[in-house]
Amino acid sequence: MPRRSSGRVTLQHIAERVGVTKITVSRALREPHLVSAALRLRIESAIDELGYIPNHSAGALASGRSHSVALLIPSLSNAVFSEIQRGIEEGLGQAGYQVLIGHTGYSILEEERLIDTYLSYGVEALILPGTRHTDHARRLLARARVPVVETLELTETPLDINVGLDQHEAGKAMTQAFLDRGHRKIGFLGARMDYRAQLRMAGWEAAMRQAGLSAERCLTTPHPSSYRLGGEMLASMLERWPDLEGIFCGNDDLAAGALFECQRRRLNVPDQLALAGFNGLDITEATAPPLATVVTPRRGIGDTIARRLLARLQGAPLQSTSENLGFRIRRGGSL
Amino acid sequence: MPRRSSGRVTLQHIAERVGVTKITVSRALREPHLVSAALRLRIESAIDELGYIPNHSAGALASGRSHSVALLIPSLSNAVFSEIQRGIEEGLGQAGYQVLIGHTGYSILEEERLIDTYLSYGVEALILPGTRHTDHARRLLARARVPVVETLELTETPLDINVGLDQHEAGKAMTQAFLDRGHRKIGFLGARMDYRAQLRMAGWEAAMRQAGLSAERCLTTPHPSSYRLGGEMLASMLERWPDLEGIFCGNDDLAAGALFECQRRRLNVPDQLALAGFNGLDITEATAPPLATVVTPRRGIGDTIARRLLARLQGAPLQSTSENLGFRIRRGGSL
DNA sequence: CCCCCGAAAGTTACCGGTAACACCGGACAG
DNA sequence: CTGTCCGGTGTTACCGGTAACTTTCGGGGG
Repeated sequence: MPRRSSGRVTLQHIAERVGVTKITVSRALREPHLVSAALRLRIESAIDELGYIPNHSAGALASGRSHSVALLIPSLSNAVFSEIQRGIEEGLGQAGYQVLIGHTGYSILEEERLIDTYLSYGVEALILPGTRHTDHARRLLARARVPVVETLELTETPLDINVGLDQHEAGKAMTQAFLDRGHRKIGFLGARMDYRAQLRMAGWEAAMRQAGLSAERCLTTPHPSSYRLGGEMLASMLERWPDLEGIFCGNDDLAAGALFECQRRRLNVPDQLALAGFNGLDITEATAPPLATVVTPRRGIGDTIARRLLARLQGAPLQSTSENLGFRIRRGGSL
Repeated sequence: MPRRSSGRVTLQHIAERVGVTKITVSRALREPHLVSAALRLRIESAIDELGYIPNHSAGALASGRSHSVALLIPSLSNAVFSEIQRGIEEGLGQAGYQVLIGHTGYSILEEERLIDTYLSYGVEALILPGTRHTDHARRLLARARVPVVETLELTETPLDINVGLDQHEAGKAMTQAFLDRGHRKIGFLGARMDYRAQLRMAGWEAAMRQAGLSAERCLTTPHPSSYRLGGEMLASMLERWPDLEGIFCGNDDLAAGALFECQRRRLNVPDQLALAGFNGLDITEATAPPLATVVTPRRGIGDTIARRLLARLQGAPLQSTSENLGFRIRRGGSL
């Protein structure tokens, strides 16, 4: 007599119905070639007559394998991550892994909490946004002996697999594009200011310094970026530095918002003010004029992560490496 | 001697270290008030010395409770869902539930697959986008005897909890707003054309018919919507129906894309062409002019789902009900 | 005709927790 | 002084699968 009459159909029920033991049913599901064809058919029909649904917890506990992987992303509302994710899910999904998604809200403390949660779910790998983690998170990861992917930015000291692009270099390159067009008074507008945003800004600053120009025209906020914020911050910047010739925005949302504000003010872009964003989201090609931006290889990042992670999961040895997938500057019409 | 030397720290290890049995350690974690304070402290320090991470599968298997809930959303890149999700995660997270996210890609077949997957994970509730499901999915849900939330649109025959808004009514109301402004040749532009998009379009059609006007100026595509697509489709529509006075777009992305195309063509919005979107995303307030839109109560939907689901999880009886959270028309400046 | 082999199915133990109940000793009421 | 209650801890069995090894049986080679 069961302690809790869960009502749920188990392997045992199927086994009784068919007249075999449960291990045979288990085999029929996982290694069909080890079960005779006739029996397999009877098992299959019993399974869908009774409506059997496997118990993932029991399987994971017994086998030590969860067939799942955790993917942490900073924010669900940021379109940047959804493309990376698509590549990861397709690649890992085909290999039989379930991808569990968590979002950190750009906080490494929350990341730490999620790492703990997902390790207790027994995930077989973790994919983390960024290369900065709390000490405790690093300890957890080290003890777990599980493949780890750090993505988006690059580091010289990866925990394991690192796939991304050089955000600092990208910031410099876009700034150089402004310089090449003859602009000199180039500002930087940033929101959220997570580590990657800081790297981009540092790239802008470095390029300006190298060109012997002032890097003072800079406005940032810790608030999450949005279209509206882009417009509001552009207004502040123009008030403070009316001589601005161009503004490099830390991401496409801000750039688009800034562009809309220029339209409201009847400020011609790029003649009176040049603008650029970062990431190469769909909107940059749709606005009038199209926005200059740094096109990041998001889909490629996702695919690469899936490929390299699968290799590790199938036994390739740990050998900390960084893979730089680069970026491309697109001039659009706003620069 | 363990079969697999997993190396992982278990309750047993903690128990040995402290000199008690594992059930006491388990209690110290789940029901601390049942364990004496002194012992509790020793257990806690052993836990973080040894770096114990609970095994969720084992706990779920033994207790029959997974403390997790599945949330299926159509698309991760659609900002509409991220706000709903935030409300759900906050509400359920506080109550100790982990929210597992899956995306269906707007396909009820994929939804069916995910329902199966998450039921095997033992989720204690499912939150589904929409009210249409495959027959097999309905059977799975019925057998699972788990609370189910259907959201976004409304139905007269909810499986269990239904929270959303009347998409058809909203489509009609926005069309009426066009009519109130004196427009007569009002077109509809739609993409993806999932069930909700169809309902909105049907609302437009109904309102036009009721006003004795033609509902022929309609262009739709099964492709996913995007800013670019909005622009391209606007171009097609203007070519086909040069007399258009206004266009109701099935969502904000399309409307924004259409607006950008108007800017490129130096078509004044709203004087030469009125535009409206659907959902009330951030971008509608940022463009020049701001876009008319149907503001949907996304955050409220998320909060309501969390509240009502918690009630059910804490024992409230099943009583199929629909909750209509309404909508609001915002005229913006494009209408 | 015997032996060995391999395919097909079964036995046993175990994964790492938790439920339910038993146990123990001291405080306190009668 | 004894019975009862209760806080604190232990015992036992079990959740629903899977690993590893064993058994059974039919057929082909020597």
